[in-house]
Amino acid sequence: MKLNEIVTTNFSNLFEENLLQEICNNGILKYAEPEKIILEIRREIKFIPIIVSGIVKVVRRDGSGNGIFLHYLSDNQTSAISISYALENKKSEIRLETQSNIVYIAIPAKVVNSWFLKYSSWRSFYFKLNQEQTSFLIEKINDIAFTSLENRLVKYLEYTSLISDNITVYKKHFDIARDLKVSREAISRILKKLEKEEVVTLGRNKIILN
Amino acid sequence: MKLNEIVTTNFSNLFEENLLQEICNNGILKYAEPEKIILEIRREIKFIPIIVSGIVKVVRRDGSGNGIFLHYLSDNQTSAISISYALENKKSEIRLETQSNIVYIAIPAKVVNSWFLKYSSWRSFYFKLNQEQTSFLIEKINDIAFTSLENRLVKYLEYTSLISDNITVYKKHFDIARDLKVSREAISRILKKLEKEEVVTLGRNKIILN
DNA sequence: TCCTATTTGTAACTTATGTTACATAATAAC
DNA sequence: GTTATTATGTAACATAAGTTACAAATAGGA
Repeated sequence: MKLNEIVTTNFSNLFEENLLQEICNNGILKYAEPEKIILEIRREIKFIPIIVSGIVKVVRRDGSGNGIFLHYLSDNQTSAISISYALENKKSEIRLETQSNIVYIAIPAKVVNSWFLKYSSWRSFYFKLNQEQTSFLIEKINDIAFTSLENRLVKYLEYTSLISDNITVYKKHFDIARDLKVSREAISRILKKLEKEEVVTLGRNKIILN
Repeated sequence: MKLNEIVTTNFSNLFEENLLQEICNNGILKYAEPEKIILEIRREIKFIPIIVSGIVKVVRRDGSGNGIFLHYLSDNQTSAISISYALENKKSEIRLETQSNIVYIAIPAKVVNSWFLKYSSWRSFYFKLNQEQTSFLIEKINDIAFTSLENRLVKYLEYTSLISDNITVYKKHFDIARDLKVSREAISRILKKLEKEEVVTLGRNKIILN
């Protein structure tokens, strides 16, 4: 599919006519396989990716390779956090990492910045995502500070299942442990407990939610 | 001091003329003592407070009285998080709690929302605060997930000292424990260790940074 | 089919922090 | 000045998660 077809199909009821035109004129249609990094931490934010299809993971990663999963982006979304940083010419403090095969439109950050003045549909789009993603960050703080690892794990599995529209979560214990920033053994321990309680069914590289 | 004097003195080099006028016309000058709540969680955000002087704590608080400190607001700032929520008609997920005597201007949320269209100085002001405060949230997640309680405590003391412009932090162990969402004993233990290492000097209701 | 690498299971032990339970010290109230 | 209240110090023990160290199970490649 061509960029202008995609823009028409996906974004007509989201953006005003002139903005659709600008997306076509300035956007580059891109594809990525799973586990590719499309925006890296500590890098200048040169373009803003608008997701057409697929799932992107938003991750906080520190200097020593530690990372923690923040939230997902999916169809017709973008990272409001990245835009907030781009507007202020700040380097990224998050990583955007593909979770599935994805299609996205890359738009130069400067162009995106100019849209705030010109398009009310863009402002609405951004403000909605910004509020949702701020809410995710606050909820994440809440979860890490207040809730048990077991609860966090269940929530993570349910969220991942929901976003990928599949009751089977195709992940290995190690990857989950990294996303939640705990040890692999802790995840295996709790999953085994959840299996005994018949909350999940375990397989190699997969967890089925009952 | 009258509202229009304060607006002129504090905000002339921040906002354009017409916006200053709107602040005078729509704002209500308010005062609050320490430990007053000026915006509560799960409440509709009817007004946005712009801080004239003093320190406000931004806190995440869950249903069962648990709370965790997010960041401070001080002179000429407001909560970008609250504005983001107000724009979307969402109830507050944070509490704004005065830390000192404060003076602030309360502006109806509807009026603030209308400023995004009209005033570029307002958009700049908001986007800057939004990026900073998003950064605080991400940093908070980082700290809780990756760093030791000792580091978090030292950082908290340094940040509080900086914001209040005083090397003595007037807080009791219990309050610090609540802000960091840990037990009072853990704070006492670590403070004692820091005192032995001559990082701090301890007193009743106060901690002096060496 | 066998071999190898990857993933998962588990146990023993360590560590950080929470919990309970007081003692002591500092301040405020009378 | 005495008493009550609040804040801090500390110890003993509980618990959750980390760490180390393998064993067992599964999948993939030769």
